[in-house]
Amino acid sequence: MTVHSSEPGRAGAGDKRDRILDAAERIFAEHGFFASRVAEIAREAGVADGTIYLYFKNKDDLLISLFESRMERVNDLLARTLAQHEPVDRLKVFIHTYLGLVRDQPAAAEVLTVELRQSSKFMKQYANPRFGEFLRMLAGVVADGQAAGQLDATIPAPVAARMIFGLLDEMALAWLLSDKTTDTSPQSRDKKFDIVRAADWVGALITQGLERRS
Amino acid sequence: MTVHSSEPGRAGAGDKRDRILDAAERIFAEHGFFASRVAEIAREAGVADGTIYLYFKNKDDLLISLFESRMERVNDLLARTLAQHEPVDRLKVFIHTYLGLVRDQPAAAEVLTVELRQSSKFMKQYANPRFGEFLRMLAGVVADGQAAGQLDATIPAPVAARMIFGLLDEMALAWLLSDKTTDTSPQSRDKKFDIVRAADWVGALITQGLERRS
Amino acid sequence: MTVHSSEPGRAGAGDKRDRILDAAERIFAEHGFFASRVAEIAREAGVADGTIYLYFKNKDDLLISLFESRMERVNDLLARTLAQHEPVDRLKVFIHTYLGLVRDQPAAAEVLTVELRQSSKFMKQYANPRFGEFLRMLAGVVADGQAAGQLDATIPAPVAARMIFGLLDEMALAWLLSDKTTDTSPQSRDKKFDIVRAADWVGALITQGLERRS
Amino acid sequence: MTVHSSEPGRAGAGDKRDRILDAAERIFAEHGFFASRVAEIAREAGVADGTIYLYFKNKDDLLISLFESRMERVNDLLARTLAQHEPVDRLKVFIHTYLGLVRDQPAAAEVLTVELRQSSKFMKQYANPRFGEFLRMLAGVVADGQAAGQLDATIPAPVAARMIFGLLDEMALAWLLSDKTTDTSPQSRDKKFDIVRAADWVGALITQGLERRS
DNA sequence: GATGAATGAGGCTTCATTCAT
DNA sequence: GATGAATGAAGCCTCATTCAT
Repeated sequence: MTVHSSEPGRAGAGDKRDRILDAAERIFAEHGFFASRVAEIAREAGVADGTIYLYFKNKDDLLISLFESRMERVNDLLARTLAQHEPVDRLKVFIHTYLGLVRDQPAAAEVLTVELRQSSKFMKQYANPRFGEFLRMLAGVVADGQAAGQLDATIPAPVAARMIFGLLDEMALAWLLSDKTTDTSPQSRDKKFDIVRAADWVGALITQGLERRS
Repeated sequence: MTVHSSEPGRAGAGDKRDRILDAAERIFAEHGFFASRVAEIAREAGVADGTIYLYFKNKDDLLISLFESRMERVNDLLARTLAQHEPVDRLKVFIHTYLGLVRDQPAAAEVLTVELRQSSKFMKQYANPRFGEFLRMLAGVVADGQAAGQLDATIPAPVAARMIFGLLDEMALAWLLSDKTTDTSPQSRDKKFDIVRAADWVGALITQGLERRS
Repeated sequence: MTVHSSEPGRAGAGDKRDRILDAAERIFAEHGFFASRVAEIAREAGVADGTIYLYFKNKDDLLISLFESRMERVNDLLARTLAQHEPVDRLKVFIHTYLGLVRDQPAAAEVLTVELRQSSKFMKQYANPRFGEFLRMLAGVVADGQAAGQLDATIPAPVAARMIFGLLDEMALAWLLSDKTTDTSPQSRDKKFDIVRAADWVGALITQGLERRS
Repeated sequence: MTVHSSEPGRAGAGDKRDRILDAAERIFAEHGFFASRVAEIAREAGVADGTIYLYFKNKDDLLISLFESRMERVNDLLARTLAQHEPVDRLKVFIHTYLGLVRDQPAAAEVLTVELRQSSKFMKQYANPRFGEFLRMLAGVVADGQAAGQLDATIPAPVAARMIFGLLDEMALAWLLSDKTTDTSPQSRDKKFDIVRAADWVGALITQGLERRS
């Protein structure tokens, strides 16, 4: 806001790119990719329409870059958090961390959860390496548990990772859509269900299943 | 299928509406809703552009109607199939039936899986009652199992249903995207993984969890 | 309503043509020519869309035929009424008769007044002979008065006729637009001004002008 | 007129808006509002189709804006001209000025005269304040004459104003339609009648009426 | 004659992208 | 680098008209 765009220095440039990404995150989250207008993102970012094309090749590239940026954050946080816990706890930690991210950064979650899917259509060519990284990290946690004998090895770890992601993703989506308000203030946090409790349920289902243990 | 389109009578009307829905299913599955052109759907259906608007209010209505039609099919098949099995088997049957549908009707699955999500954006107002029905049916299966003492009751049945759907949905998506070809002939069935085996894994995860049982 | 369309006899045909014209009058008056839909006229007339094309070449022809029909009524009534009065009274009678028609048949007046003008655009080629007849009748009344020495002959009768028509037309338009309700029941006649009194004013202006006579 | 379009500065913006209005005036005058194509206006104005929507909300807004612009010109000229004449002459001056405008700016007159009427249909909601201003100015001239004892006060000034406008409008219309050529060069001015002489006739009718004065 | 489902040309409008300043 | 006015391709949808029944 108070930064003079005419100021010298390279902070301005990275600044502007980030501001555009932040704006895109909010706009995409609110309207979806296709219903979002480049002009609106520009306005939200406080830059001219054309400026966006100085930092991104086109609208698609803006979405892809946003994915990469946010997935990188997610992966970084997960990697750092997992490293601070014992292998035996890592599956639970993964789940809690992921759903905590959803709660704390709903706009980012909306983009990753909702748009990733629709975009998988027009982005089949785009490999989406960060998401692969995410899945490999999760599969790694499972595989480690299997190797340690803690987890059953019947289900291949990559398949289990995929299933767990589906589960997390659906809970995230249900939570995101359960509240119509875009208000993110604390008092409006009382959405229809508590995603933290949901994390425990997710953990319970994944580790023990639904079947009653004698 | 067995209706002769040259038959006299008003079967023609339903016929044409169905042809348009079938065409929309294929086109939406191939390109996604937004990238699909009404004109292309008309061409695929073998009708004039304007004809579509005799049966559907607009492009959005076409998508919504397609959802309702296909979800209705899914719900009908599930309801019929569940009725033919003992309560104790119904969760497994549900899973197998659903993933079997995905395998046999990939275009419908693509629309339901991929587009449902993106559209949840512009269809938040649209209640999507068939999907609610689907979730309630699944929750009913879980609740019955809990009531019978077969399943643990820690997780509320509706939440469990949601998680199971997420799991199924993700497996469906992974399977659908794992094969670039739209070819559905038998020899191209050898996609990257076998969705029937996946059904067993899904069932295993849901019932027993990942944790190793002594 | 109670006429069976399958009844033999030629009354049915003329009947249907008239019903279509009546419907067109109402719809054109309500929405204007361009904003009126052929399908709506058909519905209002209680016939199928295609039926209109059995009686009229196209939408334009429907408007032109409507003009001719209504102008013929107007001309007939004027001719009959004028014949019943002395030449010296005919100018006043003409004015009163015309504005009385406007009051009693507002839908017809709306079409003649409003649509005639806009249509003069796309109907320059269409000679509009009935309107010429109307003007000649009015010019005849003026010319007779001039010949009898009752009226001043400075202004050529055809020009005077045109001016008088403009005056009448504007009063008709002002009256028509002054009441938003389409209600034509007696008690709703109290529009913003009384067109009968206006007729007297019109007569006064035309015969004596605005200038104060000593 | 004298503005160089190649001049730098933001004169370009107003310039372009005016060019679009001028083009719309010509096209609407030639084909009428409904038969006019936005694309043709754009071509006539030498801009892209989309450019029109930078200055006007839609086609309707273009027509309304055109009205306001031209009526403003008319009102301005009338106000300025009336101010330069004695009250006793103002009615005649008004008439001459108005019909002179019609002769000098036939396209504008065509739009105001022909389209105003048809548009009264779809613009009943649009208050059309400039036209009200015009009528009030004319009514003021009449009222002043009445107050000065020059004009008879039997007819309320607003009604008289309306009648006078009807008269002027009809003369304008007759003159405009009397010449099929769109050519406005001096030598094609010899239309079927001379509108300046008509102005005298209009003045005569309005002030003295048709009745012969002894 | 009557029907009304079907047609398909064509218009208004949007919006990603460019480029002169 | 930054701007934002301008572009123009392209899509959704309407609706007058036709024609098989």
